[in-house]
Amino acid sequence: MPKIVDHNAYRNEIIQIVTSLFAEHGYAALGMRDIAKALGVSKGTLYHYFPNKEALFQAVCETIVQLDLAAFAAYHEQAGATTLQERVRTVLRYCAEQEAWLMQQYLVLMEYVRVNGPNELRQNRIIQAATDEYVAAIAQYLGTSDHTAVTAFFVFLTGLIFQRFFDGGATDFDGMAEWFSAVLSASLAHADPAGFRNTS
Amino acid sequence: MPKIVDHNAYRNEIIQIVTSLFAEHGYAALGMRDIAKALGVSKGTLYHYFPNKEALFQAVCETIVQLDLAAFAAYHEQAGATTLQERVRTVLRYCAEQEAWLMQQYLVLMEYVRVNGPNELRQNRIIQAATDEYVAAIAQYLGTSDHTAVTAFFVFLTGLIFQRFFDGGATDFDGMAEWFSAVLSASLAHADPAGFRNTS
Amino acid sequence: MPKIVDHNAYRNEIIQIVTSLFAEHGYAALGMRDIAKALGVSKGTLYHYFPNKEALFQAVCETIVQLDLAAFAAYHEQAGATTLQERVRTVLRYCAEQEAWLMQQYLVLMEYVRVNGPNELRQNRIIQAATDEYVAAIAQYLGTSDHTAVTAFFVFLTGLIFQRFFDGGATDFDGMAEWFSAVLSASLAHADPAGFRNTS
Amino acid sequence: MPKIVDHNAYRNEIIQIVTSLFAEHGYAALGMRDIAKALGVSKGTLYHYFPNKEALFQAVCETIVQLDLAAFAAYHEQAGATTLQERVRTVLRYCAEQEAWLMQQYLVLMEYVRVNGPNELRQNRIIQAATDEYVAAIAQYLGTSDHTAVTAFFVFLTGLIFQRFFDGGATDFDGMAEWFSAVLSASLAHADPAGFRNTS
DNA sequence: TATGAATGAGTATTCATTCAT
DNA sequence: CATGAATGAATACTCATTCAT
Repeated sequence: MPKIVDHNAYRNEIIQIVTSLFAEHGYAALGMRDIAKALGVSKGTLYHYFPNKEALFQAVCETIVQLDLAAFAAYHEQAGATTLQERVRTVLRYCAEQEAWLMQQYLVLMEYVRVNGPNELRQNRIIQAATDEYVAAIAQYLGTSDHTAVTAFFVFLTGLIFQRFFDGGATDFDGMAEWFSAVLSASLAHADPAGFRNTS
Repeated sequence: MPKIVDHNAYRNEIIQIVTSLFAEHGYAALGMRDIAKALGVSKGTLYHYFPNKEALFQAVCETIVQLDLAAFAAYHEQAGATTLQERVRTVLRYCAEQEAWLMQQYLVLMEYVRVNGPNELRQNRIIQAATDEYVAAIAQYLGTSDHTAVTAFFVFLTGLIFQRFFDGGATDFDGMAEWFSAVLSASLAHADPAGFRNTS
Repeated sequence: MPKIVDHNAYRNEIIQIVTSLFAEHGYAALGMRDIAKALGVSKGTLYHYFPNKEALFQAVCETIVQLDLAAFAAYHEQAGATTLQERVRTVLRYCAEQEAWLMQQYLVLMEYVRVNGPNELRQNRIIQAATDEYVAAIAQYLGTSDHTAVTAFFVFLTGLIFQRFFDGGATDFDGMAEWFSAVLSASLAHADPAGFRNTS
Repeated sequence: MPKIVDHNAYRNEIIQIVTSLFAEHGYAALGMRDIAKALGVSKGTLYHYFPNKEALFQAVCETIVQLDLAAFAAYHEQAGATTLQERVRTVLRYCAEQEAWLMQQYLVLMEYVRVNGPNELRQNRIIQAATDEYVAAIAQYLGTSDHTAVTAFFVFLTGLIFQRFFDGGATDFDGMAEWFSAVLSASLAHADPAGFRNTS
């Protein structure tokens, strides 16, 4: 019998902690040495659970997606919106509240891409799968099957977060949200005239 | 061996060349040694014109914006679109064609952020000013004063480029463009019923 | 999970398996982790049977000699050559066929030297004894008591294998064998005019 | 003007010193850190002159060959042997005297091979070229064009050095030399009946 | 007896920057 | 002004070994 340690449980514990470390320091600036120190273990131990930095990062990425989806589910459950308009606004409000955290994730992701080369990312299905999951979650919540519109919604949200990051928050989130909410609702109503079917 | 004795002129020449180098290789992957070699100069000489890598990088960032605005102006001048719909499509087509290059710039920008820390970015007006200039250029070209709609357009373009970067091009640019083009035109027509005034 | 409870028996089983592993990968490139994995055992278990990597390696070295002598005996028994010339050729053919394997052993041996330092080798009778056994085996097979000639034969074989290792096989084995076979036969015939006595 | 340092001269100086370091400690046990320390410079400086450990080692290898050839030339010049027999003996005596040094070289070489994998060696022409040079030098000195015999001579010398290394010097060098000298002379005389032409 | 978690010193290599010439 | 030699701290990763369970 080995030392009594649930390998998988500890792995997850590491991921939990390291997630915030990456968010705070980014990919390149956070060395394996630093990570180990923050975890209170040796480098060797860290490598015992993850074969290399990249694997650790990817595990973190996968976790983040699940965390985000769960957080969104919890949020909209509590919000209890019923009409399409309200639900669109709920999504927007969620993003507004999570903005800083979402941006952090984007930042780390971008850095990872630059460090490891974009090509490896392209072959990496994780991020594409994550995007699909996000879009699907929104589509289900909005109760529409208009994939283009929902993707456009997601794209707009992404763009808005970046925009506000770049201009230091000068762009008014609510104004943009209002505008997009209106055109999106109009578009969905037009494409889906039978009305809004709650499928959640 | 710089042919140009004028300090400032040579500085600019360096910036011109290094801009494309950073765009291609990113910040971290491009060493001062590589830059010097590409310039046909010794590292020491490079340090005579820029005190450190960061200063060089910032000079490059400032240059990029001007290059882009000029490129867009040249593009739409040649396109010669007259109706609002056409001009919206011209902008979209421009982005589609420039997509890779635009993404490269975004990547460089993101690295700039990681290098300097997000805080300094907030205080740094360069990027905010750049965004304003981009939005203004589009507004002028479209001949509308609906700032919100134009900003939304810009935001959507930004988001679309990132989206396609992350999913490896899986999202269909033309489909998204079509969709957004429609809602934007409708929105602008509604907000600006008097029609479209070419103010360029 | 060793099936065999007898400590010594299991030790030998390990040696058997690990011998081929060292031959294939060499000393430095083969980690205790790899060995344990190949044995289907944990590292801890491995350390129960051998106090350290070096002890395991030495045990392997001792085994190799016995394997070789047995292999040669089996080979020449099957070959059934009767004249001196034929037997010289049989030895040469054996070496040609076993070349890769013999070279692997030499490599392992060399690493043994590096590991223990050449000085310890000098004091270590194992290898010297092994050489004696090899020479004696050949002498007996050739049926001659000309120790010098047989040692020279052995020396030549050793040199030839190394030579071909270093030059990537450029040196022609058969050509060399032919040449040496001729001079050796001549030498033996001259030194031992009474002829060739099969003493095996 | 850079710091006044003759790059090539210093490179050679490094090679000189490092040659003996490799001979003493072997390839793997001698770290770049140790080398730098022995040279009295920083690791960075070392990498300024050699891109990696392997390049440094190869440079050392190439140098060794030249040193050896020169040493042999100096030796036989001084020896002034004129007959074939005498020259064969001169070569043998040279090897006897250089034995320890030659063995050291072989040891380092073998280790390098194990560390970097034999495949890379195979593709590496340096060692094969070195062997050719050695054989050619001997052939020229002996004044014979019998490539097989000279190669056999070389092979025998290699084997003898290894043999004596393995058995701790138990094998009598002079006895072996005598024996081989006789058969070689006989072989050469037979193959080259016109006699021995001094071509040195 | 058997396990595998933990260690930490060790490896080659990189790179922005300084400075003597 | 220009050079490139020199630096040294930093990086990801390896591995024989120990030991609590």
